[in-house]
Amino acid sequence: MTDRSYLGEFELMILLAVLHLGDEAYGVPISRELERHRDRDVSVGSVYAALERLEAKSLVTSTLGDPTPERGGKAKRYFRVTKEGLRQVSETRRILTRLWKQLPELKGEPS
Amino acid sequence: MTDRSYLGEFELMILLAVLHLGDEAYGVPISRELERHRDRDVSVGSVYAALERLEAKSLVTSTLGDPTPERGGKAKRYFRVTKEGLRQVSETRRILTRLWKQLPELKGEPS
DNA sequence: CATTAGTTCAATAATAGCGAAGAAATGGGA
DNA sequence: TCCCATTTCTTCGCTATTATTGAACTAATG
Repeated sequence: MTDRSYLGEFELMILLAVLHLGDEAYGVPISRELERHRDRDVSVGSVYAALERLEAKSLVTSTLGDPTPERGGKAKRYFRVTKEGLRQVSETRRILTRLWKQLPELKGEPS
Repeated sequence: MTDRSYLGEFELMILLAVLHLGDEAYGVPISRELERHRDRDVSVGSVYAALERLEAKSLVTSTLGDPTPERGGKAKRYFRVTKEGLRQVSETRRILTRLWKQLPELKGEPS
């Protein structure tokens, strides 16, 4: 029962980005989405590495799409979050929310 | 400016536990608190390792208390979250909350 | 000096991250 | 028409940082 392994911060954000992007969830936009939220550079390499870990843990699946008729329209690898992936996102959210709730001094913005 | 390094999941939870425990924040209870929230074993070794990383990053400070007059009443090492530590907790919270808000399908409990 | 509560150590696995190389597509000029 | 420069996207190799465990060590008391 090693499946209690918690989502890392980065993996969690990737799952959220994939969920958010829906049908357009492939490497580049996922990476862009992450950059938008954390404000720091996010190299695509690190995104793919995390996606591979997530796929190995069956938290996402990937399917190869068709090439599109445009410059550089190489076939994309699309990702989807699995049921189990969704479960872990929810669980992490539940736990963190619970922990945060206990902290009145964090309710407002810190000065 | 490497200070954008995000809190790992575990480090975040430790900071939250330290905040929560206040004056009683030392190794063993921190470890117990974590075990209560994640439901998995948390070895004290991993807690100390993370606390040391956090101290190296100036997100917590530690001070050695006095021995207490009881069996095994060895002096404890108490931890406190620094201002910067608090800031990072808040920021992580802000980012994750924002990401979660975008996901209506996670609002309710997943079936 | 056995026991208890607490901390440190050593070693390993897993996660995060980066930059460059590789692959597959199109568009344009000779 | 054929290359090939360019574009978009994925894979690879490598390093750094985090997470984790189990066992050893320290300092106190009964």
